[in-house]
Amino acid sequence: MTFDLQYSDSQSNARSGIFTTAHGKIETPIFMPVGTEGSVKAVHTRELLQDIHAQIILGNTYHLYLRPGTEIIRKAGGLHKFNGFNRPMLTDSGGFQVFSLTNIRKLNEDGCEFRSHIDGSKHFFSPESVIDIERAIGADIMMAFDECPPGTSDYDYAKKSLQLTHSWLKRCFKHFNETQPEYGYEQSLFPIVQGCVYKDLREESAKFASEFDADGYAIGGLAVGEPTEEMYRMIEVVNAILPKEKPRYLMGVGTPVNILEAISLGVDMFDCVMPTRNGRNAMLFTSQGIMNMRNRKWQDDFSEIDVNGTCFVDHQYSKAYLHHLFKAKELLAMQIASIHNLAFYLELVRQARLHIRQGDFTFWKNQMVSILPNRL
RNA sequence: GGGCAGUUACCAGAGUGGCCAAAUGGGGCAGACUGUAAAUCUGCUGGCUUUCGCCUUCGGUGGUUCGAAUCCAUCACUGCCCA
Repeated sequence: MTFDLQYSDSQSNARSGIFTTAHGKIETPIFMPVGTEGSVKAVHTRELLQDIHAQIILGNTYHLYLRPGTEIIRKAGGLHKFNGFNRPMLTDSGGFQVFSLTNIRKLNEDGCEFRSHIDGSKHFFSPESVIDIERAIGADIMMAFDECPPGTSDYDYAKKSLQLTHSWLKRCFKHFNETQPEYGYEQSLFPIVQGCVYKDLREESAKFASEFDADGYAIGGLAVGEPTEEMYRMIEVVNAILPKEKPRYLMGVGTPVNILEAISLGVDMFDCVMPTRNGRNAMLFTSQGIMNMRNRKWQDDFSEIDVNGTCFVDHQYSKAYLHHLFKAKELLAMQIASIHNLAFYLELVRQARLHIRQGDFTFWKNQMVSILPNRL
């Protein structure tokens, strides 16, 4: 896989390029909708492609391993064939679940023993087994198995955790290099930089990750409880070290403002559950601010959902109608909100690419950040 | 005409002498959500007040009692059964 870096902003570290995978090209900066269980919740593939203009989506190793299980995905011929999304895909390793399912797992040097959140059964993930599963899923981009410590971790824990992540990273690459893709097309493995909010740990981790000749590098362990300013500081620290000519993926981030600021700091790829989860919970991201569609004030507002929206749902439906659908718990509400939010995110990064190419990214970004409410 | 059961906050529905402004659901109002254990979770939901507290409320009226949603009488209404 190749990354063709085409434009750089003169007033910031923002850049724009094209990442080429076996399933097609990805224009960066890009936002990747999250499809944990092999499905972007409430959204059809056709909508992903035609309405949202998704270029790549995520799947999750932990979730797909538990259900439907590796063998079913193998029988299907990989996740692309299974879910019908014939575009680039990326699988998270399950490292985040090691963090979010903290009460049902045990960590040791070898790997992570955990209980299924579905039926309580015991399982074990090692760097090697995770690579095997990601091979079976067949994502274009595989993520290394890491530990994602909470943003509030103290230095000692962060340091210890980082050693574990680095040791696992080495084993991930070793096993990756010793195994072949199962479906005949090339897969990439991205290392994940950790180190919490500690500059020296982040630097150490970025250097360690850079030692591996990877197609791209990820920054993990951010937006997990630490102050936003700390997050930006860590991105800056890490990006100063990561290879310039490879894409950088900021995992799990974030709000529209987070994304714009991180692009400005040189990040190329993003994923976040916010547009879909918050959408399902009635929150819309729009150029006019955030709207909680359950709020009474929308009940008789018959204007279109987002007058500046780029997606057909924005003009097809009124705010009052969407309000009604949410109050009535109609499934269509979640579909409309998810499609809208994802389209908003994808349009945001499309604009970012455009302005990077035009050379006025920083001006545009600052303007957007001042328009968007702080919470965005 | 007779018998029985019932009437509680926006709705349903607990509560049958003080710990009751009154359980629990639902509804309503708001908030949260950052590599998805999330179509989830949290708070509020009689009035006034920052808190303490005060006031009004369990079908109506009148009683009993230190004290009543709770006991008694009576009226009204609802449901079921017998004629």
